[in-house]
Amino acid sequence: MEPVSKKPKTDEEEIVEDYEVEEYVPDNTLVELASGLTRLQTTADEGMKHEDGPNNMFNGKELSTKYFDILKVRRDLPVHVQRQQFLDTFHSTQIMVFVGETGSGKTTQIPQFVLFDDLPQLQGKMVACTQPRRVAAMSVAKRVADEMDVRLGEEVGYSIRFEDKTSPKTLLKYMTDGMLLREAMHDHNLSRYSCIILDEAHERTLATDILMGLIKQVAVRRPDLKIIVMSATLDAQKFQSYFNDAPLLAVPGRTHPVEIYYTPEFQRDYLESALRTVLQIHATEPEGDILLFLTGEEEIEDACRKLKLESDELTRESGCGPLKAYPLYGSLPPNQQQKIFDDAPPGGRKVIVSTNIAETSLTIDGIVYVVDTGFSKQKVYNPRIRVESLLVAPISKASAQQRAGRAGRTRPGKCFRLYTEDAFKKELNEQSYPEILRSNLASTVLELKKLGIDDLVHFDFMDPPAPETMMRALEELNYLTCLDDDGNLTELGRLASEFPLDPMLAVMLISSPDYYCSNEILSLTALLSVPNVFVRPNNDRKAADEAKNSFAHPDGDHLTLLNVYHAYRSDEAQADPNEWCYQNYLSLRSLQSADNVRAQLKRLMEKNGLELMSTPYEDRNYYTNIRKALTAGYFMQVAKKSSQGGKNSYTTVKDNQDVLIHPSSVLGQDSEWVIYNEFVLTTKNYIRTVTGIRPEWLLEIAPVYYDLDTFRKGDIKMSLERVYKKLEAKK
DNA sequence: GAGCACTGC
Repeated sequence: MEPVSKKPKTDEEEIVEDYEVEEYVPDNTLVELASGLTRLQTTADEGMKHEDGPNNMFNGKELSTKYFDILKVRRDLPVHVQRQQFLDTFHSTQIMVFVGETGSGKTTQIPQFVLFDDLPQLQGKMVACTQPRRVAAMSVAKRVADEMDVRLGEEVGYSIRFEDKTSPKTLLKYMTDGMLLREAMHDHNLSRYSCIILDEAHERTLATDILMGLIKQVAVRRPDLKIIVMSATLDAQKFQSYFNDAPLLAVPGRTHPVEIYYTPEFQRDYLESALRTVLQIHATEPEGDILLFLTGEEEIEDACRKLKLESDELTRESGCGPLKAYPLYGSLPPNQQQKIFDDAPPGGRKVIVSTNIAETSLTIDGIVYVVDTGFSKQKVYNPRIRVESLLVAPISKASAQQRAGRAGRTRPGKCFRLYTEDAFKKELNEQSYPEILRSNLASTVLELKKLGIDDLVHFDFMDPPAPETMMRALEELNYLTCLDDDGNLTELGRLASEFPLDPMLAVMLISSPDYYCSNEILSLTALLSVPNVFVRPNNDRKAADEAKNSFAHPDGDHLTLLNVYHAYRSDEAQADPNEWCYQNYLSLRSLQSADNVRAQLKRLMEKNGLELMSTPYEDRNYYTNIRKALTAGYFMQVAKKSSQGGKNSYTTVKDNQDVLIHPSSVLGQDSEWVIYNEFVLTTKNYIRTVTGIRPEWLLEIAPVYYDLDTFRKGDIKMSLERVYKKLEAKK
């Protein structure tokens, strides 16, 4: 392997390198095929004529029969009618907003309309179309490759976190919004693209929001760049005015009407009301499946049990057909998720009891009735105590509309809202709060800095986050020395931004070679970036806990996780990972995804000249070194045992919150000082994934943060003072 | 002695 330079290129060097305009020499055949077309001045008729063949304008090959079959269907889509109108608007402006309802064909057709007009094959450029989710990017790319009669990965490709299915031939690239953001960090002008289409912008993911702010700036620097912001809702005005009154084009969708029913009065117990409604639909409405929206796993499993009992009784008593209930939520194993697509029992129907996952991520055909409780779990961030938590909260009008729409995909349907019409009109927000207003922004701020945005205070966010949230993020990054005191990116910060990780995790990983344990920290970082690896089935808790205890390390949960990973990588486990995970109450899915993440992080470490090494296992410092490296990233998340309260009572350092160690922790011995991976606010204040550390490490590793003058008088300050004195005496 | 809505790099 080639030696890698430790010093990364500066931003300036990278931009210059990527923005150098080379003379592009297009393929002769392709030039001929596009003859007669003037770039960015074509008409719908010209585009259609070239679409009609006989040769494919983008690869020169003869078009297939299958292509023409699909073309017929495409020309029947609602967007097709407005192709000329689209081109007129596209030509008239640099940035446009496009509103296409579900079923309009916007995600598949608009990028193709652009290709026939923008002719990127003659420019050596690409058209990008972003999606919030990986599956969408993949499946749409596949569909469009078929429509264009090209091989997926050639002229049409996709790019997502663990897979880049593109080639030098690629002209149209579907990608996740996060992926485009990553690219922008190395190419601030997005110079590989002639047109960028932000699809599903109304979902307002963190990445979409940052991209919108960035693209608004890039548009000024690159007058040649075309931008289309696509959204599904009628919330388009906000996008228009944000993009300097960009012109708007709206295309109707193709869905079936859905009748909305409200309850006459407020429902005190939405769960009870939901079950009653489902059973009533089953007893009285014509055939068609039901989709019920609830908030979380436990509630859903509980509802499914109750529905089974009650519907069996209904079948016995009144002779209506069977009702089969299927739970649906994200952490459900894939084979069980798949079951929702099973046919309804003969003579009966199925009801799918789901979280928000069925609102956007998963589409189920055959749903005719939707029961909407009006609630979902939502992430909220409290910058004062720096805690993200999940709360059950009322949904927005936009969400309610989206849920109702799920009933009208195959034929006319009905939606039963378990709240009053008055509540809908007066109490629900128009839109859900965008993610950027509900998150810890440490990662985001680091990304923005890396994107070359120095003045964050004046950065033009569509919805600016609370100043306190920004301050917290800047402060955290400063303590991590990712930003200097003037808020500029440091060498460490530049390196940290290369990793798709929270800054604390990134710093821990980057520091790990200093503690001779980068291999182990690499594994641990991956494990901390995936969903919980421990499985604890409700009816099997005792056995699951015993299995977990067999991996336990007395110094805490991080080392326990590492034990799990090492056992999982052993020959014994790899012989039959499925069975091994089942026997040990571990999630194979999580462990496999940790493997993927680990491989990606390893590549990034090698690319950035970070050495991979281990302390020999026999060395008595093997575990100590790992715990020190943990401290290097997590010195801001430390708690000390309280003098009062139970054995699990701790107080967080600096902000003096009373917390309990989460009952899932294996931390055996009484550790006076612990670092924790997360603070969870549920019935009580818990710290979860906890490891014991030595207080002197804190003073050595993070002297600025542990400047005792900044500490409040009390037990913690006194203890640290004693530790300081001891350290001084040793010197 | 508890609980993980959903995405994404």
